[in-house]
Amino acid sequence: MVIKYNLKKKSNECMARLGEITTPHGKFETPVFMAVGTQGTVKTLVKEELEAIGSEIVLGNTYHLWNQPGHKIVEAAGGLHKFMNWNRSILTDSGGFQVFSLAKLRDIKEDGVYFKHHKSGAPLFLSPEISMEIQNSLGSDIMMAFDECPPYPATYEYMKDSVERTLRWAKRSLDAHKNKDTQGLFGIVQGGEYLDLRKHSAEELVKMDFDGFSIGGLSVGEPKEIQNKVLEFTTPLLPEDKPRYLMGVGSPGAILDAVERGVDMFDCVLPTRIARHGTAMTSYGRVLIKNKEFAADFTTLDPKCNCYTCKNYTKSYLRHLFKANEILGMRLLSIHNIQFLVDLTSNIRLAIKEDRFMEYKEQVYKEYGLNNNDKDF
RNA sequence: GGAGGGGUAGCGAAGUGGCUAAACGCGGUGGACUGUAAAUCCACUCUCUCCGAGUUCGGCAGUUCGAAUCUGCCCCCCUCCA
Repeated sequence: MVIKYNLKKKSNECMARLGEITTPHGKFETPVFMAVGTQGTVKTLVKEELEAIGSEIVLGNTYHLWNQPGHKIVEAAGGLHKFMNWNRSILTDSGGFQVFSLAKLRDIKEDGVYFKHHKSGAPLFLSPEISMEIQNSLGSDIMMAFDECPPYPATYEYMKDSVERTLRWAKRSLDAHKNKDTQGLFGIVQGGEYLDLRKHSAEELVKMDFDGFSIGGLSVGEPKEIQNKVLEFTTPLLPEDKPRYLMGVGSPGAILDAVERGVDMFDCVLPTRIARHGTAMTSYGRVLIKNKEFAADFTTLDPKCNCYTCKNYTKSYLRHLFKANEILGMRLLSIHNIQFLVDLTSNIRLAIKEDRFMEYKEQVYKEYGLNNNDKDF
């Protein structure tokens, strides 16, 4: 296995686990948060900033890099690591999420997915084989099997067909993967809210030779109760000696709930997107920095944070940058928000190590104000 | 002094008899965002006791069933000619 998972400790309070993943580009502890760099860039940040934050692994995206600049260009550049000047680990999503996010622009068939390009309208065809070819060219450390991320809600009948097809695509992905010595491949459990379908999906995937398993099709609009129910049902079906990755999840509450249920890896556009839109995640909840109340607030964004932004700038200045539409505001909040989640997972790991994860979770829930509403879950 | 153009909500700017509390943009205020079609999107932005009602389109006086829109006078701004 190219991707090694070392289970260092199992919580004695819950299903949480402390582990360590080794990829061809490095080693990091789990639970881990991975920032998303869809187009070969974690938007607005340079690698030194990501390194300073402590990001050990970032995402890239098959669909988008395939379209622009083209995977052959990236391959000619020496692979995605060299192309984007990132020497640490990279995980690439397969394009499966675009089956969801670009739903109006595609048609799912057995052989693959027919897209209309989101800008030009040009016809595009993505299949397990093509996704693997692209990801092999990109050279990511962890590749994802090509799947369908189905919507919520979806009927049982729809979900059953989708799960079966995604399982066939998983097999095809595995068969098409050419760089098994240098790149790992994760399978993706689907099934929506239907536990028997989740069980079937997980059991069939586990029979295949994947480096790790992810849980997909969550955070697509379902209530937190369903997300948690699916997670606590699914993780026990996955092998203990391989990493478990909950795709697309990155709000503090959801991360804590998922760690409690045995998840090791997370990725999410939330911290970087809301940063660009003027919202910060802080130890005391979400802060909408554009709000008038911060106009003359010369205190730091989060007194508990040691990120570059919090060490150097005030809320008043950050608000000014956003009101003046200055790009630095987006950068500073992106740095802060990624730091917040990287620190959150770091604190989670320490808490697991010290057998006080549940206590830590309750503390964050309380301070973040998560008990009052579902929004930040 | 003469000729012409213009004064519309915080700003810019449509509208030139009823469907107009008045398009649109900016600004302002609040909100959303979860494997990135996102520096995006949504709501509100004359006043009120906000269901509904009341005052508006430089000012005043008219015409009209009805005026931001037509008429008269006045005030102010811009361009050109003296």
